[in-house]
Amino acid sequence: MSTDAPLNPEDLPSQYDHEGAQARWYKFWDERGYFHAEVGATDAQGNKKPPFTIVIPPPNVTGALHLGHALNNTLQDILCRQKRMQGYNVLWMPGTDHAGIATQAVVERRLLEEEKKSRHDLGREGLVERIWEWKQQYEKRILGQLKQLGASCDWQRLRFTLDEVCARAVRETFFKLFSDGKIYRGKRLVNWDTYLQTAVSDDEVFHDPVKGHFWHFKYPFVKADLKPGEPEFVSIATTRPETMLGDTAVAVHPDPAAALDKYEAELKEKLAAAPAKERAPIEAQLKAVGDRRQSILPRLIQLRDMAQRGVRIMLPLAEREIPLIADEWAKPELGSGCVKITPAHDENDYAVWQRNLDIGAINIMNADGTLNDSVPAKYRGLSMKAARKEVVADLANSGLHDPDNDVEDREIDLAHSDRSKTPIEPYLADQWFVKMDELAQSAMDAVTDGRVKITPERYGKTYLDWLSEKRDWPVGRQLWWGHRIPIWHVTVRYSSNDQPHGDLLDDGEVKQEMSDYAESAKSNLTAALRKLGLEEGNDFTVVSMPGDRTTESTLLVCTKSRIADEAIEQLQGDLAFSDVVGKKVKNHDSLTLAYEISVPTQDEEVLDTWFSSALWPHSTLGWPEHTPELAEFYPTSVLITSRDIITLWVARMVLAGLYNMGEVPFKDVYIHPKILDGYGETMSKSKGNGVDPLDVIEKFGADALRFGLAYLTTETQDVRMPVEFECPHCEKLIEQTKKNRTQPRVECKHCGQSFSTQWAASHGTAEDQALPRGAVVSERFELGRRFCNKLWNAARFSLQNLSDYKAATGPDAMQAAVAEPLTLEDRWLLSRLATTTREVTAALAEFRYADASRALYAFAWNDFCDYYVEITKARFANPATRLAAQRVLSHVLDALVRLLHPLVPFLTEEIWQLLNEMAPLRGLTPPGSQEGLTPPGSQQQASRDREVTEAAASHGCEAAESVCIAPWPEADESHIDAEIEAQFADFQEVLAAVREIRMGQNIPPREPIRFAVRCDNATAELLDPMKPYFEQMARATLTAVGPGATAPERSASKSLGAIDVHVDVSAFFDADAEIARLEKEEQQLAKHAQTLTAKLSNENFVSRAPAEVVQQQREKLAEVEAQIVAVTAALAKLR
RNA sequence: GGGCGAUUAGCUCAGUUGGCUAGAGCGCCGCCCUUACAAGGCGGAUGUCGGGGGUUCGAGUCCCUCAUCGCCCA
Repeated sequence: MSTDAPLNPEDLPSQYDHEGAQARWYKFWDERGYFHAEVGATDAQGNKKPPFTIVIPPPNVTGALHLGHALNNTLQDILCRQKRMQGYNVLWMPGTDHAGIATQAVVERRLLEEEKKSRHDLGREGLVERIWEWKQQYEKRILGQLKQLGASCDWQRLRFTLDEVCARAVRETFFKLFSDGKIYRGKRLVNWDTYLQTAVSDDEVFHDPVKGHFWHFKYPFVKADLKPGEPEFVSIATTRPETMLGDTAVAVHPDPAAALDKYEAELKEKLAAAPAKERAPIEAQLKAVGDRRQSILPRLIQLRDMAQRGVRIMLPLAEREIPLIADEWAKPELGSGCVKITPAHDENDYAVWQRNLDIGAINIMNADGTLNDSVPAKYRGLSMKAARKEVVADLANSGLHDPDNDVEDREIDLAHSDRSKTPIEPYLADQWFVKMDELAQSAMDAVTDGRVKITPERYGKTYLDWLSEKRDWPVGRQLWWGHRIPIWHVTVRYSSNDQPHGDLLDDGEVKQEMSDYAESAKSNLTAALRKLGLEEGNDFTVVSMPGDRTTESTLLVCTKSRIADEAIEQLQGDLAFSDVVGKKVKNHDSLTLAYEISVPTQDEEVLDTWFSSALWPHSTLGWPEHTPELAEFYPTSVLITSRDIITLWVARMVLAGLYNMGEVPFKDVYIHPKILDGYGETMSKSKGNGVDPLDVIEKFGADALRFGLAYLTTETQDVRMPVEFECPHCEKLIEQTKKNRTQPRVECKHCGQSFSTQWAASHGTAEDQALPRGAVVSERFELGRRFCNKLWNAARFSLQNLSDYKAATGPDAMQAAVAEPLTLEDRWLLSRLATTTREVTAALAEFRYADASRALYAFAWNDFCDYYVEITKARFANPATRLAAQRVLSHVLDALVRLLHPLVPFLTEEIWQLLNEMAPLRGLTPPGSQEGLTPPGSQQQASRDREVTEAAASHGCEAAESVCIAPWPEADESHIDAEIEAQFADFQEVLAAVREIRMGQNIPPREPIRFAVRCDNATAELLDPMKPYFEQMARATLTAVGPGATAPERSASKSLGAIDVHVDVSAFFDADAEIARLEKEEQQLAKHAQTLTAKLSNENFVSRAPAEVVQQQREKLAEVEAQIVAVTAALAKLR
């Protein structure tokens, strides 16, 4: 920190000021350019840094970031910051996603609400302009949120999926796919949103049960097709009567008897397995099947035979002939056993059509949800709903439906659009598809052979299962916001001079003639484009395909650039192919075909958002240009995302990367958990349980948010986070319930005052709206806040004791180091630090964020604060022990701060800067000194030189100007010492025993006490130097230690097996309390001894378990028995 | 219907290859404003590891099965 006045650590506040730190340090980092990745960056020695790249999953510009984003970006930032410290050239590529339908829908909704306008009022350009405005506003907000979170993105490289760079990649890819024949146009059933007039994908659909009816109708057979004795009608049932106008068949099962047998067998199996109380309904079903054999089966068999004979049905109202077909979709166990088939408006019927292509499909709906010209005139223009009434009434009038008996009430699971909340109509529409066969296979191979590794592993299955279906990818969206499909349509229409087309079309010669014409139209078009300077295969590609009608062909021109688009536009008025118009057909003397060519029109649709997202890892780096960035940073290192888009996004990035780059887009994919509320429900604004990361940051701080998030990132697929309101008056938390989370105002149960919620604006009274807002937060971030504060205070304590600190450099330090060998606690702490460093480094390398956080939490709090800092209080009081303690303290704090930096960047930078003022030079060991930390006589002598040098290089000298760029700590293996840790554990146990007795005897904390420890000589040697710490930490004087130490007259004791602790309690002796304590302990020990004895007396255990384990148990038993002896003796003395 | 996951203290969660008197944080009960931190310290109570079966000397951990909840896909 660059303050003018010298730092006085006594002036530092006792609570960590997260707001101040956030404001200070983000700006500092940004200005210094730490987050910017230059191609070819080198380290201090001039060596090229290895690249490490992450592309951000671009947040939608639809709205602000939520807690899931906070988690996602925190995890990315942790890796980026760590890798940066590890010396990588880190590029974290930021950006946002245009999110086609979601963003357009939001803007359209607002347009309607605020200005009562539809998109058609604005027109395409006008609307798109509005959405850009929205985008600017939200992008700014999102980027601000990311910065508040501390995200270390390379902001100079910010991209947007709809910007020019991405657009270029999109066009290049589309063109490549089109030229490769991987893009085609076909008819498919889509989820049609009649309100927004666009197809929506399956994941934009939700299902809601609604009350509906089940209508039964009779369809008459064509009389001429019937044989005597055959039924005149077939019965069908439907929940959507209006669709009957689009029926193209009625189906009966091809083998109804077998189908019934199978059904019956399944029921019997179910019955056999069912518990008694569930048997009745199954038995009833079984009986019904039996009845059906009598009542319906013969009729179904008869119908099946009729179907095979080709008997036709006269579809009522439409008066069309449709076939009766045999197909397994008809279920003999349900209804009449026959089912109407409407391929253009029902998923299952569509599948039937695919198996029986002859029946055809008739689309009866316009894009706006009204009926089209394919239905009789009287129904045209009606909404589906209005048509339903008419159809039912008309069928009743025709005697084909009995309104009194042929209707059942039924609950229907109806699909709704997530965007408009209106019911979805299944709708047959032309769609652009990407062929997935080879692409999907390539993406599967990349994961199967390990080029892409997915963590946790189980998600690999999700990925492979989905890709293995190889379903073609519908990429067109009927929207205005997005990358427009770069296709121009030219329609060639044929008409004859006098004959109806139908008669002509079967004629081979006419067909040939038309196809020849399409070909010549294609070559003429190509020639015209060439004349304009465009190169076929490079600027454009043309293919011809059958048109929507049999009297049409379509030429599709795919363009690669805007220049090509402009050229085609020029062509508009210039498509004169008069030489072929009005051509005579040879064998039809009286016949002339006329041709008409439309002007090129650009395809109205835009591409699915995921099309541009799929390119993100290479498009953001400048592809298709061969940029230096692409060479340096592709393939990226890791992708971090949530599991709901493994298929939508991850899989598509892999296949697009392989297709365009020939290389996978990333080597690792880490899938993080999903955050749910306390009830296990997804958080969302519409439920009122959504937590805004900014509220958390404001209340707890960005560091606390980050630490809390990392702490809960385990391998599980979701984590629960109970949610509370924070009362704006008293700042206390009020549990959020399913009830109060939907209310506009909530009363605080602590202070009795009311506050408003997110609903006040839309559902509240003016009074509600005037109330201050209660933020939605979660108590789970307390953990992080407390931890940060703890660390802050540990740092404050250290700083307050470092004023006369001298780093271990130069001759004085050398002397001091020699004169002052490191103590037990020093070596213990260094051992723990090395272990923790190793654990944290390994954990982060494997995306075990929770493990890394927990290891650091435990080390910082339990080891560093609870023991080492407490111990140093006593050492600082003694000038002889002060310097070494300062060195170890500053060294460990320095390392700890660096280890924690990726998790809590603001706090650690704050501490780092302060530490730099107090102790700009850090290090335990003078550079080049041989007097290191390795215990004398260690076999690691040989490697010591190297370690010392390394230590000096990494932290034995001047500290980095920012912790951001300080080197990541290396675990010093020579410090790891199990012996030391065990010895220190003895000290901890003795201390705990003293404290326990003190509490058990109700001795006031300030009252000094005396105690003796009976133990072997080796332990005594260790414990003796710890005397000042017993004084400091338990206000207890160690009066005697060793094999001869005896219990004072009136003492309370605790046995630790090989060590007995006797506290002199003469002044406060409470015999009853002591007896109670000992009795309880005796019980516990007895229980423990019992389990151990049982184990050891089991011969199988002794003979079969590993010797090591048996030995371990024996030792334990010996220890427990020694404790029992001691406790029994102590009790005997008291009684 | 298929797949994946969860079920451990009142709450939220850890628990590597089976070796555990089953841990942490919060909450709870005591005592303490011991000058780094009351957002703290010290001590304490709390569990048929969802149920049942199996493998094993030994199961929270592996296998089977049932139950409940959640997510994804159809």
